[in-house]
Amino acid sequence: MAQNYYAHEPKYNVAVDCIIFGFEEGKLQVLFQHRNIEPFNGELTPLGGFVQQDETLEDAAYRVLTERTGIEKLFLEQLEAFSEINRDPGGRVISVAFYALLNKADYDKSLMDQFNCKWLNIDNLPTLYFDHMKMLKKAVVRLQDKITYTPIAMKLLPEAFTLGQMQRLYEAILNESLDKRNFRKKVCDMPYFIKTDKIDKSGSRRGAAMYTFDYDKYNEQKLFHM
Amino acid sequence: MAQNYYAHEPKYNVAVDCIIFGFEEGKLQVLFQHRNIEPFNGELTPLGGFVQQDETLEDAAYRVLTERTGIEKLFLEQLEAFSEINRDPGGRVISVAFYALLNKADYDKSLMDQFNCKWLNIDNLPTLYFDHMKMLKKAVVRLQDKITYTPIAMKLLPEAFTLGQMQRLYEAILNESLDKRNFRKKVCDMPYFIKTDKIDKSGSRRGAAMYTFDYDKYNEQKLFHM
DNA sequence: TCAAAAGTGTTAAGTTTACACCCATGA
DNA sequence: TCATGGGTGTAAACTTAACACTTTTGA
Repeated sequence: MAQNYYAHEPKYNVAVDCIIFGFEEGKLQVLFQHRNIEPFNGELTPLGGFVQQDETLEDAAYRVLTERTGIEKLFLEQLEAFSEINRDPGGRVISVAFYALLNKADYDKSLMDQFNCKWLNIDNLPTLYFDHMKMLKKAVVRLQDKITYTPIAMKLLPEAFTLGQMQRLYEAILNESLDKRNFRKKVCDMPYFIKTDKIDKSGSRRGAAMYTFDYDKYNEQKLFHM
Repeated sequence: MAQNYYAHEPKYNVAVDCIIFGFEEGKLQVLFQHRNIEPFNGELTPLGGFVQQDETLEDAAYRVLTERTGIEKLFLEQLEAFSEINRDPGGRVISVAFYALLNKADYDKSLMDQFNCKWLNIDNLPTLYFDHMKMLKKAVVRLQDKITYTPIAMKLLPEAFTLGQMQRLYEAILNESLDKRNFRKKVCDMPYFIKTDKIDKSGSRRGAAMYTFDYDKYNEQKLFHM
């Protein structure tokens, strides 16, 4: 930077906090880690960290996520900046919240211990500190909204999935039960869901057809509605 | 603050930029000011400023708006944080974009000259600097979305308005024409729009009935759909 | 008297919802 | 053979979209 015209203006620590969603055994889950700095050392928090000089906010969020999950390809989106003056008793920090979706099959479990991370079901959360509960609620609402008009929920599933898995995922996120026939009709009416000849026998004796989502075709038209 | 645990982490200038919408003569407008600092001194930018020590982001946005428009009651909502490393050639600044809606009838025109401010029609904008065009586009999309399921557009109108004015406002924001009978049916079917006995003769010889929006009733149920 | 905006209903098309039984299989 | 999840169609209710003429009045 040749010069800085704003040297007299105040400066702040800036952090990112990432609400990371996963899905397993019919439950929507969120990834937490035990904090390793004061204050609240040892308590559970969403994955976060301070933004470094050479990083955008998105870079920082992506770095935090990949270094602690091993996943390089995931959905990551900004939620909102949180700036209450005393939101962090450890010092003034402006934190930008993100949410991310990842397929737990890709998740590197060995990093979990190394970074003291832990998946928790969304319906059974502990006390959260700072404004982390606000961030989490905002993330859930955004996710509930967004899965109805974009296919981001598929990021929480393996590449091939059954319609039953997909319906249980939507039910877990929306926190309501859906009609099986109407659900399948809507899905199959969209040209992006491709039935493969693979059969998943893990969930039932009969076995269920596995589908994939055709992102190329989706990107041409982007007509999605659930 | 008793102590600061994060003293070794990097710090940044943090700013707010406000995309302020107004509506007049059937046109959606945005408020700009001539920048009074380097770089780009004199060029048009959205209203913005640096976040001060005793302020949240929302406080800063609200301060910038009220000091330069004279309006104290307006709709203000966070859009997104922008953090590209070289987004501002004057120094590294992380900027949080907001958008706001105001009724131009309440706007203090004398402040306009004092702060070098200027309303421009959305369909006739000049070159914008930094990432201000991105912010503006984001604001427009958010506004287009949000007026279909909340009554925020009414913040752009005087307290009493005609259905014609309201339709022209929706058309200006959505950038498409709407069917008059369907529009009026939807509006009048909602119990929040109250027909007054005032007649606005300014827009036609015949005169049009003026309506108000009942926010109390809306806050009880919040069922709004356009 | 006419130009200009206000005001007003109906019908067809499309979408959403509700609902119940048979199928295939492994244990 | 039976328990379990997979798979399938239709009709009613509701919502959305398309469409044209009469009214009022000031200039």
